[in-house]
Amino acid sequence: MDNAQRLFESTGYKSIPVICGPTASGKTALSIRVAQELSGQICCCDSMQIYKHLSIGTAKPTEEEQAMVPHHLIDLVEPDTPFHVSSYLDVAYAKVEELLSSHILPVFCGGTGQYVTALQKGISFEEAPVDHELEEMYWEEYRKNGIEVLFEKLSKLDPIAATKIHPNNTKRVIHTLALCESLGKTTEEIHESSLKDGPRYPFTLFCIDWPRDVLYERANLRVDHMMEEGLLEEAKWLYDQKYTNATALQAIGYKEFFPYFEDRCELNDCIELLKQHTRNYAKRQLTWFRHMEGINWIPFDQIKDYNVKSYL
RNA sequence: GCCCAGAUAGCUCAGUCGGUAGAGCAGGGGACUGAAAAUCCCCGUGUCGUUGGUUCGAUUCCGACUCUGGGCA
Repeated sequence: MDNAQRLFESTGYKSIPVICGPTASGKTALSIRVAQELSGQICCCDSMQIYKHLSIGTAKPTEEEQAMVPHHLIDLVEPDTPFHVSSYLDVAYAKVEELLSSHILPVFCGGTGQYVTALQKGISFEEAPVDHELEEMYWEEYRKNGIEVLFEKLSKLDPIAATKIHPNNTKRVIHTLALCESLGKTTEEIHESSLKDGPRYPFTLFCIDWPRDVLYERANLRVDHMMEEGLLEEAKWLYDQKYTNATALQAIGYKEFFPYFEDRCELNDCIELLKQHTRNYAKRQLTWFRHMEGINWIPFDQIKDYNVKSYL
């Protein structure tokens, strides 16, 4: 990673800032201010903003915001294109390299903890793809016989993983099983080799901190605002695509309206549910960030004048 | 005004054939290396509407009252 290091040193900074925070905490505004101050450009770190057409519901930076500072790593693929951490890392590193070659500092901004951690730790995923047919086969088996047999199988194949994964977590049991089998390694071996190169770049993490009740209130208000901006039409569009397995269908702000489109639910109830899901999500994000190493917490009343630069 | 049904955790409700009670949701905490805005785990004391009565003992049975639905006038 000498080349990357050299490129990075050309910026004159010691690390790349990553603005994290739960949903509705004000990441976008802060990242724009920081990018402007550092003459940097923003790289989004968000598992849903990478999808085209999903803009209002994913709280993508608006056109005006994007006009203030160039934004990258958003609108990358159609909503039915498979995309995950490793895909993200590929495009993210490519973008960082591109920016650094022009002596521009990337300013990361996003709420997907898994992506942030992958960057921070420098996790590298094996080239060999997961055998999806195998995974599908296990799902078949699960539907027929339940999880027990599969969990047993995992216990034999990867005993350590089996102690860490709860049997009820079907998704993870099956995925780990398929992963270990297609790579011919245990998770421990996979983790070890994934960390051997170390972080590609030094990152400094920031997380915006609000009192919980205020954050929830902000989340509620933002949903109302999204409705005014035309979220319903955006959700209808996604609904009308009739995607069956798209990851984008998991996005909060869309699936909640599907029952309404099918006349099975009042619009207001869908909105309330959406608010609920947004709050639940914010809480989950916070547990992730709270347990990350080296986070610099930005108190809510210091967002406007917090000096990110002095930490870089 | 009369009749009926309710009144139990923040919300929706279950339950106790009389020995002071439990689910879902919310809320809190946590996990997390290839779907992560996903997935999963842990955490449940509340004058059981008020007030009399019966009883060793009532949230549970009986009466009255209050409130909320619904029906009849």
